[in-house]
Amino acid sequence: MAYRAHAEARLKEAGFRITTPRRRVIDLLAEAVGPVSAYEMRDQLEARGERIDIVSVYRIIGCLEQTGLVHRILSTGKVHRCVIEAHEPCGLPQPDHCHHSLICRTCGRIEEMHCPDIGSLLARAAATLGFALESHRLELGGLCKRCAA
Amino acid sequence: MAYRAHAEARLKEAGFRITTPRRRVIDLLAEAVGPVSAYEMRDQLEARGERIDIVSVYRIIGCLEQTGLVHRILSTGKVHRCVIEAHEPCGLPQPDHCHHSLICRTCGRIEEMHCPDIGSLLARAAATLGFALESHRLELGGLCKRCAA
DNA sequence: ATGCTGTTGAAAGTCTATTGCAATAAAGAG
DNA sequence: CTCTTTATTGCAATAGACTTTCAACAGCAT
Ligand SMILES: [Mn+2]
Ligand SMILES: [Mn+2]
Ligand SMILES: [Zn+2]
Ligand SMILES: [Zn+2]
Repeated sequence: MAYRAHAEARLKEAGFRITTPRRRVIDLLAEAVGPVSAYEMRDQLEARGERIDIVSVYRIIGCLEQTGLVHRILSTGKVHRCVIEAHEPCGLPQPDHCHHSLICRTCGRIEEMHCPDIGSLLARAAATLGFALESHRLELGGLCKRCAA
Repeated sequence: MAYRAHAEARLKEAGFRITTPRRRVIDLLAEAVGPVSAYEMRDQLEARGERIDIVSVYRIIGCLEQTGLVHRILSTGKVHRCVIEAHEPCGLPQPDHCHHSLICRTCGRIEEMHCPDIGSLLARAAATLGFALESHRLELGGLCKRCAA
C-alpha cells in the first residue's frame, strides 16, 4: 500500500504513534470509493473482523485531519451527518484546504471536483467585501453523469 | 414590519396558517443581525417573554425553509451545528438556491456574499465532469473586514 | 527488556433534532 | 359572531452523532 506508507510517514512527522487501529482506518479510507462516515468505518472494519470502538474512530479521524491526511464534507441530504474522505492536495495558491464535492441527488454518489480557478475567483469576490479568504468549502448538488443520461 | 407582511403572504400562498409562534420566529429572524440556531431562537424568544417550544422552532424552520423564506448554513467551526438565516434571492440563472457564506475565524460573524458569476462558473466546471448542477452551497473561511485590520 | 507516555476501549454524558399524541387555535362556513 | 374542521402547538420520550472520563494497554525511545 503506497498510501499507507505515505500516511504513516506524515503521522510520524507530526509526532503521532503508528497503531493498529490507525493503520486499519487508513487502509479502509485508502480502499474506499467515496467518503465514509465514522460509524460506517467502524461497521466496515468490524465486518472484516477488525474490532474497533467508535470513539477511537472519531479520535483517529481527528488526528488524520490535523495531519492533513483527510478532510470532512457534509453528506447527502440536509441531515447534519459528517463524512470523511481521503485528501489529495489541490494545488491552489493559498487556501489551506479546498473541498469541492459534487453530490448526486439521485444515486447519492459523491465525487471531488478539481477546479483551481475557483480559488482565486472566490478570493477576489470575497476581497470586494474586505474579507480575507483563507479556506473554502464547496458542495454542489445535481445529477451525476450516469444519472443524467 | 415589511418583512413580516411579505413572509405572511408567502406562507398563505403555500397553504400555511399564520400563527403566533410563526409570527414570533419570523420577527426574530427579521431583526437578527446574522444567522441564528434553533436553540438560540427559542432562548431569545423566551428572554422576551415569548414562550415557545424547541420542537415548534424546528417545525417552523422547516416550514419557512419549504416556503423559501429562510435557508440553513453550517455555523462556525467544524462542529455540526445548524444555523438559520433570512433569505434574500440571489438572482442566479437556475440553481434553486445559492448559499454563499463568509465566516470570520476570529469574531465568528457570518455574512452573505452576493456573487452571481460563481453560479455559472461552477455550472461549467461541473459540466466538464458530466455533472448537471442544480444547487450549490459555499462556505468561505477567513478574516472579516474588521478583524483583518 | 524496561519504563514513560501516547492511545485505546467501555460507559456515561451532551447536544441536536425527531416522533407520537393530546390539547389548542387558525381559518372557513353558516 | 359562533360553530366546525383540521392544521399546529407543546410536552414527553426517543433517536442519533459526537464527546468526556478513566482505567487498561501498547508504541517506541533508551
Ligand atoms: Mn481537498
Ligand atoms: Mn441565498
Ligand atoms: Zn448519480
Ligand atoms: Zn471578524
